[in-house]
Amino acid sequence: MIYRYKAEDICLEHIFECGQTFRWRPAKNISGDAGHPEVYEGVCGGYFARVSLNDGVLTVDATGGDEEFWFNYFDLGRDYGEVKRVLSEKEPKILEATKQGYGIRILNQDFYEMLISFIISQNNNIPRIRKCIEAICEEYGEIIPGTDRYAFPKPEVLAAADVSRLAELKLGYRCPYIVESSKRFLEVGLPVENDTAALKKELLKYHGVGPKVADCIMLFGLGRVDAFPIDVWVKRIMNDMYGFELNDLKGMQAFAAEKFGEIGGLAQQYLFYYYREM
DNA sequence: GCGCAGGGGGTCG
DNA sequence: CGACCCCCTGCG
Repeated sequence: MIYRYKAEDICLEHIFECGQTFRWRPAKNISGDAGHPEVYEGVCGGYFARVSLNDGVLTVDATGGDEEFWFNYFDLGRDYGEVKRVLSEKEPKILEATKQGYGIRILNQDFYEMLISFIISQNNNIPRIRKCIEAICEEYGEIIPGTDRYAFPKPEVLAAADVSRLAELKLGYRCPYIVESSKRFLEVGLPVENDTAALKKELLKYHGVGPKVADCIMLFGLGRVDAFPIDVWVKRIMNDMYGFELNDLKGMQAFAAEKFGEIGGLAQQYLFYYYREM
């Protein structure tokens, strides 16, 4: 099915390359406006999709989902112009970052997929994260009919996976985390906590999920835009921009909450993307 | 060319 | 606070 949406403040390259998702890539031999690849192909949960942007119209050609699903996935209900205004008002220094990261949007992704993906991301680099995730999908996910891509594996499958077979996918010490966390997810289901701090505490119970990964799961898998993931890049940013000691996680977290409030996660994405490009 | 640190969107014990 | 699986990079 094909779905079309009128959209502002959207750039596919910035959305798919800012590190929030790992299964999208530019379609070969198709280039769009302003030198940006404006056609991407990827897998979201169990759906394959080809996505393009032309004259402010987002086109999603997908094997599943519906109009509302993709509207929500691309966070089209949020006014990012307003987000940028608010952020720049709170912190003028961020204006440059919002220009550079023009069109970034926080994707509303599947909780379990984010749980496993960001467990894999720990102490790892983006190209290898992508490889690991593709490998686990090919090995444990179902092929999507009419494509050469595989759905993200179901929790039941990974919960029952043999650790030694998982290890063949070069997931390293993360293998037991993946199996244990899948089991736990099957037991406890989606978290229900309303309060962000309580929610984070709950996520930290997953083996292999620490503060940074928990924040990513909340931001990308639970729509909590107040979550502010602090990774090595954000540490450098906070050090560089505000003089925080590199190990002063608490100070940074408190500062972000104070400075960016309810939309800290959006500020984080702009800053992260901005600094990674330099 | 090749071997070896060093480090990567951290977490655990 | 050190170790950790694995991969890639830079340096001698």
